Amino acid sequence: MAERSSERVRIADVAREAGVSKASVSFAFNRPERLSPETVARIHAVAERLGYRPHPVARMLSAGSTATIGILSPQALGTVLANPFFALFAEGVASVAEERGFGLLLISPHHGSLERALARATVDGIVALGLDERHPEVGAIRRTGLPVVLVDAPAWPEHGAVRVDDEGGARAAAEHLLGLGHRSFLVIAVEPPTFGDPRAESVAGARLRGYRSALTGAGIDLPDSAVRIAPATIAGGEDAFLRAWREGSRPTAVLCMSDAAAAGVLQAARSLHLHVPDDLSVVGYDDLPLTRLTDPPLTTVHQPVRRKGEVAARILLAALGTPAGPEAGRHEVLETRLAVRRSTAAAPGGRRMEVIASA
Amino acid sequence: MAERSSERVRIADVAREAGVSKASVSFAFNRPERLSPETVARIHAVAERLGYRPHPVARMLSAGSTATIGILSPQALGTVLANPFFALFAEGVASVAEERGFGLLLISPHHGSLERALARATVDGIVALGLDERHPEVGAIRRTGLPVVLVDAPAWPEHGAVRVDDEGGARAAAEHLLGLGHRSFLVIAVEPPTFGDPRAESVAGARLRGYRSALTGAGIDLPDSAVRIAPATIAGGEDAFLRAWREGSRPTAVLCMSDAAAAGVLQAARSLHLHVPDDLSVVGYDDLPLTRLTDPPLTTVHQPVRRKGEVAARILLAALGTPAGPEAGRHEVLETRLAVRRSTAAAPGGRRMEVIASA
DNA sequence: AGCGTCCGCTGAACCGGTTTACGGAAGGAC
DNA sequence: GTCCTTCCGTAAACCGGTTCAGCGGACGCT
Repeated sequence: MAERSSERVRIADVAREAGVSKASVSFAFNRPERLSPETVARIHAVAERLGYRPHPVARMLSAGSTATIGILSPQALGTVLANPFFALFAEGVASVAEERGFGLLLISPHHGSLERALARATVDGIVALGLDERHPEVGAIRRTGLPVVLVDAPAWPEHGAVRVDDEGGARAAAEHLLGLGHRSFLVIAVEPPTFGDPRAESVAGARLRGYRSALTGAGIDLPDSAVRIAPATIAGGEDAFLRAWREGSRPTAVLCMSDAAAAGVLQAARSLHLHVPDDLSVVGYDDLPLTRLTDPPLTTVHQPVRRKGEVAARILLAALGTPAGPEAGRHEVLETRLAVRRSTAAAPGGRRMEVIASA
Repeated sequence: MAERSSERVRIADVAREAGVSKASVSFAFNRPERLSPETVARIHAVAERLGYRPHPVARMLSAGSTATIGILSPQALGTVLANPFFALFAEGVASVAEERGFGLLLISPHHGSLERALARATVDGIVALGLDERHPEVGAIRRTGLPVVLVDAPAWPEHGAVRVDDEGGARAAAEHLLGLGHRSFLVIAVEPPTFGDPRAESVAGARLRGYRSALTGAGIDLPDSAVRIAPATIAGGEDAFLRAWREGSRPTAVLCMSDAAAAGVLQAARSLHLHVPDDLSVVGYDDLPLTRLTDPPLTTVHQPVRRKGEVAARILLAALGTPAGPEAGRHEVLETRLAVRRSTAAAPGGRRMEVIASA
């Protein structure tokens, strides 16, 4: 880099060439009213001729701020970007950051370590998505002293947080199916549902609690065997449903904690010659754009993903402006609601359909 | 920020507390072999107790590099992230950056100006996606002196570039439809097709050239009125097709330059009670994951989007390592191929279907 | 003429690290 | 006992900007 930096035109070069001090060059760009118009013009002319561009890192250092916020993901970017949920969320964060003149850095584990990644992250604050409280490096993150807004994760008292009413949304989904006469359910969960701890704050835990509370209210028990954990991908949902089916599970309704998994269930159902929604009802979660592409369009629990990103960014930026301001530690819970489309219908009547199982 | 920086533990604080010089503290972290083990241990202990974390910006400044690369998008992130194509591409870039220990900054116009955005971007190099040669700020970008890899855009001789065989892919799509007996086509193009200039290097221009060369080879003329420009979104494709239909266009096959638009055409067709593929064949472009969700699954031109991102990142990182290395200015063209699924079929026979037009 | 103000500009400190050049002490060779 | 290394550690320069305090000259006022 010695080479590149020797090529680079520095402020001192401009100053020398224009016959002024470094300070004047700086003022010419940042506070031209402090200089005479002629001097400003001359400095600008020289700078232009030399192709001078202030070094952004040096500027950051003396400014004491980076004008950049980070989106922190505990998973590798190489995988998380594939998730349409993440892209949509990032879209929300980005739109607010952009509007307020902030840059956006994507932060993911550096050789497996979030701490290392944080050590090199030049940001003023962080939006952390889905950071599990038991993540081994939360301590390191808190110690950075950077303002953080937690999204879809257990809140830290001193920091902002945004989540949605996961439990309510899940309950609404289950109640919708109960209302259609379903009595036999399969749940396709996402990662850590923390069965043991009913107070768990993880997204999966809250959703499961929502499903259960509705079902229990209707006198239906949801055994652990009816809860399958699968990655939130099409393939994940497909595999999980096929496996459950193969093991003899014959639900009339499937509650999925992600739209991607629900889309996978749709495909699995097709391969089993099950007709959705006549033979099988399927509900997703998140309401991503892909729910309108599936056949049939997916009934799902809507959550304002993009807005979640916007709100998180807004809280973070507020905290940056006034670290002790009223917004700084705000905890916001956004609403969820059921979006009924065409993947759900009345439970198949008493008569059981003849079905060709694939295996 | 004065407040935050006064809280922050600096290297000088650690040095004072440990009774050593700043240099020793620095060595303790970066080159511990230069100090005695006891001193290193003592410094580490003090640093730990005080919660010292080296300031990443200061480190960057003296290191002369940022260990970060940027993805530059001429459009606002708030819109571009919504595009699954972008997310997939970014995934490729990110995976390579991650593996090589580089951070990822998203760069988009700052209050409308790419130049301003670049001025604040702390990156060592840039992957520029879809940067039109006529963009008013290309000059500014070149002048930054940063290494750039151009993707899906006219190449600059001194910089790396990656693109795909857009023309060949388009030709294959058109030939596939010709082979199925289609004679009447509609093209849904994306942004600037640069009709005028057949040598235009824009993606849309190349794809259009591909379509035309196949059709001309079969003696079919594609009038400009059969080329509709629409945003690469579901709604964009839907609207464009509906409008064309309303204006009397009755193609048997639609060539779309994006999968999203193709998915929109599928929906439009459904609303017009056209059956795909029996009444209408539809071909997309890009082969995004969503092509497997549509009903029917979409025949499309595959391009290795993720790999495109990987290759771009690799060329860029190579250029960073050795600015004049053999990789630095590499221009790579990746392959495309047709992925035939179920949205294309033989053209409806001589007998024209009875169709209920919606308007 | 003497004094106070304001204007335009500058020197130097500062942001927070890294790195180079060097000095003192300890150890080994002769 | 002297000289040469080696080992530890430090002072100071450096990265490239921003900004504060202050200085000299021009101008206006009395």
